[in-house]
Amino acid sequence: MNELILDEERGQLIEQIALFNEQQGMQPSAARVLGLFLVSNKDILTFEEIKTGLNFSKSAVSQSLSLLVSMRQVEPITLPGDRRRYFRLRLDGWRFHIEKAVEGALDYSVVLRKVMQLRSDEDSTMTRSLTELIALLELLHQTLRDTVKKWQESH
Amino acid sequence: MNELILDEERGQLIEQIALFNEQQGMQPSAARVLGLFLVSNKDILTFEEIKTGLNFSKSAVSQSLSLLVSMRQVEPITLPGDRRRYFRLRLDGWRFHIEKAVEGALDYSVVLRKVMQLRSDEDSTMTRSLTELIALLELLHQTLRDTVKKWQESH
DNA sequence: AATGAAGTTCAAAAATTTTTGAACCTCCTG
DNA sequence: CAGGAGGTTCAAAAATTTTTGAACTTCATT
Repeated sequence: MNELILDEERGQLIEQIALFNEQQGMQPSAARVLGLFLVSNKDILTFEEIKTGLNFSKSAVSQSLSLLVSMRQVEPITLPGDRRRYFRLRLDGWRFHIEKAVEGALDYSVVLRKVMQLRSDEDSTMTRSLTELIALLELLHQTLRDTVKKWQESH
Repeated sequence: MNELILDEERGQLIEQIALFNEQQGMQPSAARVLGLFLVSNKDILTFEEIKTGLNFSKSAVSQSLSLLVSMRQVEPITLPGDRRRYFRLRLDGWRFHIEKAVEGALDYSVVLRKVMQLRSDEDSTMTRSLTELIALLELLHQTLRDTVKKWQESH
């Protein structure tokens, strides 16, 4: 079992990755676990390696992993004859994640449609801007859907 | 000066709009101010109307408005001979907002490239998945750029 | 130049989110 | 079946974020 390498450079990169994912709403410790998976020299990590590598408490590791697994960002692996749980990053989970974000744009356009109905009596600049914004959101949504779909087919 | 209407329906819609924007990282009270602008029957609101309408403290209104103005989501208007400040929603600010989000995708791909370099020695499944993910992020980024640009030209 | 309207600022309070630690569970092994 | 490895759970502590309130600013009016 070779050692987990975590030099200065990797440490900083984990922070950059974490920052990014935190801004997307991920919890700080889960974001760092994700970073560790990305920068580490190993594809598969144990609970213990994550705990030690990031200097987290047992429960922080446990909760972060649960979250990441539920988000389909990490996949748990059990080997027969070994009670420990191993974990692997699922980079394909991103597809799912991106799709959810894409749907989000549509959800907001639905809310904005409700706003439009409420203001339907007026013929203000605002009503016109709203119509445009909804159209843009729907266009972006459709474009992204198409792009992801096409990409998926070609892979 | 006609009254600000805020019935049950509008109240709920504000919450939906706020929820959405909070998930995008906006502060709760600023998200509600944004909602009020959207659902209210008036295009231009005063400080006082926002304070009363949402039942916020002076400072909450002041800080929310500062934030929204700095985000280009709201535009302050000063009328000569009137010390009060009026505010109007800037729906065009969305374009800017969307563009920033689009750039975000690219930023992450840059971080992932660094990860690639660190792992460049290996020829694991992960390295291959990473290459693919980076390509997807860049494709999405480019697609969004093009879509927004085209849309802007046609409006 | 004193008073008041219309805010702004910022330190402290309140609310929320995150992390920890202790207790608990559940297999495996001697 | 006692003991330990390998976790999970959850209430409380810690950290962070958000909101408030009191003090302050600035302009306009009397």
